[in-house]
Amino acid sequence: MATIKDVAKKAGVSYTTVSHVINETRFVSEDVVKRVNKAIRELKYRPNQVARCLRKQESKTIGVLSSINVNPYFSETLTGIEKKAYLEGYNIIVCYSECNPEKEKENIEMLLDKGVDAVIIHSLLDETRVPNLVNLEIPVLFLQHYIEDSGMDAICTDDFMGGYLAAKHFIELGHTKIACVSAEGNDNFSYRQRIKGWEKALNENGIELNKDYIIETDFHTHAGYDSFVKFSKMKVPPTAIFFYSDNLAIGGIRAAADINIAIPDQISVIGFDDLFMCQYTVPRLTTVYQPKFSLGEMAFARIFERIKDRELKPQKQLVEPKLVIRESTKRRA
Amino acid sequence: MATIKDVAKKAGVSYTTVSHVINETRFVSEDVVKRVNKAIRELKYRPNQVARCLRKQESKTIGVLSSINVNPYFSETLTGIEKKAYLEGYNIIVCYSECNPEKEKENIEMLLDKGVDAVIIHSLLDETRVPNLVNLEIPVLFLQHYIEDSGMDAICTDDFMGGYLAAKHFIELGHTKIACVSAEGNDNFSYRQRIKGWEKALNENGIELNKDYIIETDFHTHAGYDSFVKFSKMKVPPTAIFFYSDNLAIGGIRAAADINIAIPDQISVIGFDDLFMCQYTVPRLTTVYQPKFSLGEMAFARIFERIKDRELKPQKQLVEPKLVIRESTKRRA
DNA sequence: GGCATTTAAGCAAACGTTTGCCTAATGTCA
DNA sequence: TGACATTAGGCAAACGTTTGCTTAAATGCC
Repeated sequence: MATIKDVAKKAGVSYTTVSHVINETRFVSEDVVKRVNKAIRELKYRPNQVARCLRKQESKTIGVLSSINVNPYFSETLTGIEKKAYLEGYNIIVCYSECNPEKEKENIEMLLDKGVDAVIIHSLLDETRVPNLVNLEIPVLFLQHYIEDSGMDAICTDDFMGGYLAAKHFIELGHTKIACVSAEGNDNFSYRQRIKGWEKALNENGIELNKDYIIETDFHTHAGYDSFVKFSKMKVPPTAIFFYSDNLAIGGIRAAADINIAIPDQISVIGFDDLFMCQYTVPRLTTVYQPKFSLGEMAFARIFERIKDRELKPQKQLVEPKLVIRESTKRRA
Repeated sequence: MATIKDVAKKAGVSYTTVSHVINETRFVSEDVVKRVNKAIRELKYRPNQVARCLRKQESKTIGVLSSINVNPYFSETLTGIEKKAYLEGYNIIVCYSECNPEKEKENIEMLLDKGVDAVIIHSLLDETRVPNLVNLEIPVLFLQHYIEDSGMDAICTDDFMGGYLAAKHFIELGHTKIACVSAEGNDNFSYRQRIKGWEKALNENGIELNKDYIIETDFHTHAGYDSFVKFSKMKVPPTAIFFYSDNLAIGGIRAAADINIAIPDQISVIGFDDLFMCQYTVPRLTTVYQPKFSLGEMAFARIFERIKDRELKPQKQLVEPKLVIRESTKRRA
């Protein structure tokens, strides 16, 4: 691999000059520019980014910490980040916390060691670490997780609104026995916000919150399956179920087929995320859309802004979800 | 951020010694080791990997070039790579070619500039570049793509065998009108191998290859949908369809529901990949399993071996696919 | 006790850039 | 013509490590 010195020698100038030609950081006479560029071409020289990083203390690399990748929700967001990053000449190092706080912590340290210019965190397990993260010397952006007054820079879907829209839709279709598949966790988690929005819509419409109509579970598709079965076996089953993610709802749809319950004729179902698959399930899934790809793009755009202008104050950006009505919801019989 | 010099000063030794303590590269007296470690702890010192990379010419980072991420097939493989890499203290920079040869090329150059120790290519669009890639100064591993006698180091599922197994299954169930959703491309592409295997099974069993029973399409789910519709509208529709990927088969299943064709009663369907979703479609999809996660793990393991031992000769590793029988295939009526 | 050997650790160059400071040559103006 | 300003580009330090070479002190041996 040719270095800047090889280029300098070949062009008969100092390597300072070569550097300035490459970076256009000061005037160099036309003649010299030509000779340098010729040498660069002939030697197929490309600047060593590692050396540049060491000197300039910027790596044109950002770290992305995701919890997992197998849920298309995460991978689509990641794709948005990568795309935008590429356009600005940045690369991304991705780490998966695998829902393990230990690995999450370890990963962040590895990223810092590698000299990333910023970190996007799409997985937050150990909230006690937020103050450390917020005070890192590099910009940190949180995706889909926000803690009030924490100084976090965050981009979130308005999950509360999303849950609200879902419940509202059920209500407008005449449902009153409305169940919900939820999960444990504190209210900062995005899925908790969805549930809170759901509760609000019920309250607003004078529908009592029946504790039996709430199941707390995890995020696995199979949990959605089991929850659906449980609900439908109740003495007075709900006529509508809100799953906090499509992934769970897909499990529910499969369960319905297995136990011969017709969706939406007997039970209406709504998911959340609008995964690509929702258009292909049988029946097609009514769900709350969130712009996963754009969310990724926005995340990079924001972090890029903060890299350029280190004085920017942290802020929370909310993006609007949208109800997408398909075939899994229906007016109550 | 503390540097090695800060540690040295605090511990009252030269920074050479600190380096040796950290890397255990030569004997240091017990007493000094203790002092150094104490200083490291107190300053929360972590070695700067960028500087280390510049000096040692190794970055503990590998590049992964994938075509896209949204198909769970890619993301699962990527997860396997990441997991194994993490365990060895490596990070991965991921790039998506987005099926664009220009971006593919550009990405590889960015990766080299960043000083990655190796590259895993899970996306090969421009085969003319293989000689360049094979001769890079760093190890390059190809995933799911192999060209005979090209000197490629590769790990591939035995796609030919997979296609063969799929067709064999249909034949054993008494089907003779066996169709196939394929795609254009040269025979080095993995999906082409699947089709070749499928053809072989038909040939071996004296089943004529009906050109009308082959549709060449792309990889989008919707193409699977359309293909299914086309097949079922034929004068003599096939009784069995092999889709070269689950993604397509899922489209087919949705089409069947829309046009009221019963799978498997009227038409049996097989996919390829064994995506997680196959367990949740209605009906559950019979498919050819390939170990996506392990494939990723194997890929890192192999590339790691080659990083350690640069004399290793390129080789092709084949992993066995497996037929997974679920609900979408049935004995011919 | 004197010399050779071993031991423990320091010095400084190198990795490939960027950039503050300096300088030689040229131009400008009275 | 002399003083000064401007122009074009070179020198060398710095970024934070690793590592070959060196050295002072301690030890071993006869």
